Amino acid sequence: MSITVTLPDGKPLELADGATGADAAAAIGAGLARAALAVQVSSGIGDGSAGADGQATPGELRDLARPLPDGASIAIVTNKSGDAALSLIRHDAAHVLATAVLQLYPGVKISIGPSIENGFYYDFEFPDGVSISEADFAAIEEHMRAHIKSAEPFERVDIPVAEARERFVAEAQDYKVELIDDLVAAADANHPLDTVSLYTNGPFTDLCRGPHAPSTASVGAFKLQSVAGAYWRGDSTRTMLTRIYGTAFFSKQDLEDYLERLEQALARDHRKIGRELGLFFFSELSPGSPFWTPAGMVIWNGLTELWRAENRKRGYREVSTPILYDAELWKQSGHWEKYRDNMYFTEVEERPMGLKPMNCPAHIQIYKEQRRSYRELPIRYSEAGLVHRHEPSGVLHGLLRVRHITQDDAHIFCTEEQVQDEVVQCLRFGFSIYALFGFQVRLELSTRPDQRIGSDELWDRAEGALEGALRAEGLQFDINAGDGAFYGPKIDLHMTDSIGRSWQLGTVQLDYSMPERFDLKYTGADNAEHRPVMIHRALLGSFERFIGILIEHYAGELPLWLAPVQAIVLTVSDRVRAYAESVLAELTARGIRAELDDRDESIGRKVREAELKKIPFMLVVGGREADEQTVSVREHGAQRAAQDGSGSGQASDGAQTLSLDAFQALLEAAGGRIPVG
RNA sequence: GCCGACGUAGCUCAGCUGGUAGAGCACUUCACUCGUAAUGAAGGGGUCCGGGGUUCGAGUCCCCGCGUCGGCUCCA
Repeated sequence: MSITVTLPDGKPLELADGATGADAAAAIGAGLARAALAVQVSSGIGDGSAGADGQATPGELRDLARPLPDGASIAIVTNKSGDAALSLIRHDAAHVLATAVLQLYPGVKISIGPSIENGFYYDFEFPDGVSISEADFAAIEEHMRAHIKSAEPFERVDIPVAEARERFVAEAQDYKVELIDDLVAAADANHPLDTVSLYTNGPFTDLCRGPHAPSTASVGAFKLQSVAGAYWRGDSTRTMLTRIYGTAFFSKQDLEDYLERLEQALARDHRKIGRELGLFFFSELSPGSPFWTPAGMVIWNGLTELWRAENRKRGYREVSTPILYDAELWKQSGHWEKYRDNMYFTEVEERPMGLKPMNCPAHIQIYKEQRRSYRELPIRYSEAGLVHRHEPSGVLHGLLRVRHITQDDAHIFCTEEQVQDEVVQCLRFGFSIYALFGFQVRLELSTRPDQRIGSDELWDRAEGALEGALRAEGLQFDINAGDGAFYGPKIDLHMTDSIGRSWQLGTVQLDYSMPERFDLKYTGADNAEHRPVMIHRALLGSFERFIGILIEHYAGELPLWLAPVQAIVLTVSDRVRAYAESVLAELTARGIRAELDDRDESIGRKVREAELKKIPFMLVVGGREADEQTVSVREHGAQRAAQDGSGSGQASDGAQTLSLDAFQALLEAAGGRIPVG
């Protein structure tokens, strides 16, 4: 008896019946056999063991020690196999972590420990009175290293469910028992659960679907990174477990490279850059609400100008509305019912009032101020609307998660027939803005949540309209079921920041409910009253968050048109101070944001400080420039210049001598003006 | 909100097992008058997050609160 499998190059390989992945690797070559970690089985008949549902799914990773199904296509996975291989050893590392923790902290309860993007974690419940911190990592890592060094094989056994359950009950591993019970509950007649798989390495046995590398030795280099609380099964009503995060790589070099990248990402952190460049800061006196400095306001105003011009171009009309309202308004809108916990309330002369967390009810007031005809629609109102939301203290994060939020908000009131067109226009509008900054955007369609207002028929129509708009544009999108706003479904526009976190920028939300709640109407061509549809739309999301994202995206080196200071005049000595002042005045008169550094410091120091402040242009003026009425222009990021002393047109490497006219032309060619077209 | 860590000069941080607070940068002044990433010297500057407690004595130990950071939940 023999079986035949197909190798990645299409060649068949004949093996003895019952041959394993390891046998296949050995048949191909001794080197491959040594390097093999697992085997990818692409099709064929399952081996009947638990966990698999009869058929191997395409690309399923399996232990080397398991028999191969006849007729399968296989690929031996080694440390050259990329992400799949990395994720395999990170899962191995999670088991090694649990092994060490169980040894060091008897009585600990284990739960789950998967590999994740960039690493792995394991969640534990430590015995009462025991808590661990990063200070304990050294001891844990030392134990982990010992287990890796002794190359403990990962041994799989498939045992009857009842036997496994008994085992974990005996060990008081409650979470494992719960997992088994849930697996049983999820099984049905078509997919009965007879056995579960356990993996053992050294002293540690875990309920685990696998696969694993042949032994712990495959974990080449690892590091524990942080400890955090995490709810069991992500449910905030259940126990808070202790999660230990770590990462693992095949080589020490890879690990070091990764840690180096993490550090570089930290250098882009908008909170750090914001402080260093003096753009904004936070105070304990108003948590979650940024204070903007004059420099930061240049960025803010630049964006606002762009936003205003682009909105006007697209038929939006700007409005401005109050921030404090009678609580009755929030009852009518549904915010009181669904969103109260996130709102700020106060009393004004015994009258309950609330700060707006959204602008929609305010814009509705403007709509309602007059009778509306179908001829007016669509009506598009925009507002840089200041809203306040009580974000829980634990989620505040610099500018990216604040309580004081200035949305680039807009509401479109239109007929049902106009909805799709309007949504499409909103999306295109968003893409054109993002294109200015080179953002990669991901779209998400969020559908009806549990907590919602409005009938199912309304939701059907609204969800259908949004999906229709996405399909009409041929756009790719993910569906995020149940994540819509309480009044309607939405299309969210997300981007990923420099350290891999995903942030929502814009949102386009469809709303049939508010118009009903507020009894909005328009008179149709038939002279009858009709209900308009509302579209809520933000593209930057909020000015706060967007600026935070921009800072990280550009690592503080903002596009020239947003740079708080575009050029700084640096004096070589105080003998040219008068000339430098005239240069500054002339630059300012030309609408260039310029500053002057005429301190009694060396030119080297002034250049260094201007470089650290990431000022795009440094204009050095000394005796030569004063005589010739020029400036020596050095661009930010220029190579460290060598002395030259030639005194010719090129003052030194990386700098060129220009008239102010020529400098202005250079600056404008480099994008010094707001890109409104 | 939940778990954990952290909170010392404007910034970055040191301060051992409790004995009355320190460095670098920044700031001020003086000298230097300088050519593209740090000139030198001197000086000023601290409710050690806030409030309780233990102690002869608390930046240091304990409790409570606030804030920040990393996660979890949440982000309507």
